Amino acid sequence: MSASVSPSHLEPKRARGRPRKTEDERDDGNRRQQLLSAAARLFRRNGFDATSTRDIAAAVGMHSGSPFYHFKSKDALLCAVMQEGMQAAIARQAKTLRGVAVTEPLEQIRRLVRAHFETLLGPGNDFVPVMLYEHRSLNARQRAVLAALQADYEAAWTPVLEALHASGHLRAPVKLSRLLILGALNWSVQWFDRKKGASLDELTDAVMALFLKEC
Amino acid sequence: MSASVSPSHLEPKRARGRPRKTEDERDDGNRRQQLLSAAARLFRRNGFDATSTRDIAAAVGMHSGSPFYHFKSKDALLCAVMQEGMQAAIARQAKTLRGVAVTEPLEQIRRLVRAHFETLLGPGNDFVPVMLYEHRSLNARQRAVLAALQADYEAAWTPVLEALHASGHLRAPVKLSRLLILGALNWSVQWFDRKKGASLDELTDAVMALFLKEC
DNA sequence: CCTACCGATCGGTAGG
DNA sequence: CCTACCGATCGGTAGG
Repeated sequence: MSASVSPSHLEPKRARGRPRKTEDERDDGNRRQQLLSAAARLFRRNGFDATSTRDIAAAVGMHSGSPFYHFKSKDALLCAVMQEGMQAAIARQAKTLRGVAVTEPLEQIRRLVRAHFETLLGPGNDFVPVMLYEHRSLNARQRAVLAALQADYEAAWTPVLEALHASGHLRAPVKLSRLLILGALNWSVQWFDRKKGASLDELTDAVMALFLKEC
Repeated sequence: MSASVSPSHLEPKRARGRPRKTEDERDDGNRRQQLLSAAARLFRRNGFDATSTRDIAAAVGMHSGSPFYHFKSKDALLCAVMQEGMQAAIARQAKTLRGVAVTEPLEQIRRLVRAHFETLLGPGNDFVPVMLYEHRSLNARQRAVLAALQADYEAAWTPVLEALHASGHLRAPVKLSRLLILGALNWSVQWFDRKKGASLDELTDAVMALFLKEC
């Protein structure tokens, strides 16, 4: 692996990016991770079809063919982005529920909602939004993989909603409630602006006030 | 305009489509309308980027260059699809509210929700879903046009939600409530299956039960 | 991970 | 609205 001179047209991009190879960092899975992050950001901003593998390569200072050394196809890269997003979301969800008693479904739902907003709207969290809005670009096999992860994620909501339904805090059918509530949250990707408007906490409060009955 | 023989590879498509030119129908704005409908259906099913102008042409029995006789660019066709969708949605909304007293905000919101579902999920109503999910593919000028129509559409919800807030049926802030409720409805495009599950009326009931407090 | 390249597709156009 | 076509871009690959 020689210290090849990088092409001049990539310099400016590199300049405001991270340094490369200057410190003797091992680029083991590092370059792969950089590709994933750049792809997530570009897929979210411009869409999967409107993002070329060349764009992604340039964003991490690679040449056009090099992403295919790490991923066997553009599809596979998209799928990897989504998987990483869902795994992080599932981990965040499990963590936020840890130590909350089943007897406190109101606290559970609040934490689920807050964690979901963090997953969708937190800084640098582009992976799950890509999953939500580029689902169509996967093939059947990839969809099955993601559907399983999504089912895992949503499964955590059902017992909480059932408890809320039993206690009278929720009147609508549980299954439709889950679909409608998650829809309301997912749609926030379209309108939420981190730089103005409500904070994620205020958003969470609004969701609680909107969906749950006092009793 | 001679009776040109149609290329053989298009015959099967034509055979199970509508007849053409057999009856002496004037093709005035008719062909244009066919292009709009076909484009809406294909954009919704496969996405804007994944649909070629050749696909759209073939769907109405035209040749590859012919859509550009009716629309000056693929963008313009997309924009026209969205405009048609929003105009129909605004008209449906105005019609469903006609004759309902302002003193009955519960009946108003029920009708708004039901009409919105019809616009999103009714058979053949592909225009607004395209508007919701292909917004990114418009240029700035086109976005402004659509944003104005969308503002018109959403404006009808605000006084109703304010009345519901005043009467205690709605606890969350009106602006966030509107965003969250419309999000919940818009997301139904992702999961609703006309052939199974709830009907639009049952969906509407669930929305009412989920978002509104009795008092 | 770079170099050099290929085959395919696509939006769009001139000219009728 | 068809015919014939162009320039550009894109995913992907061989070979190092």
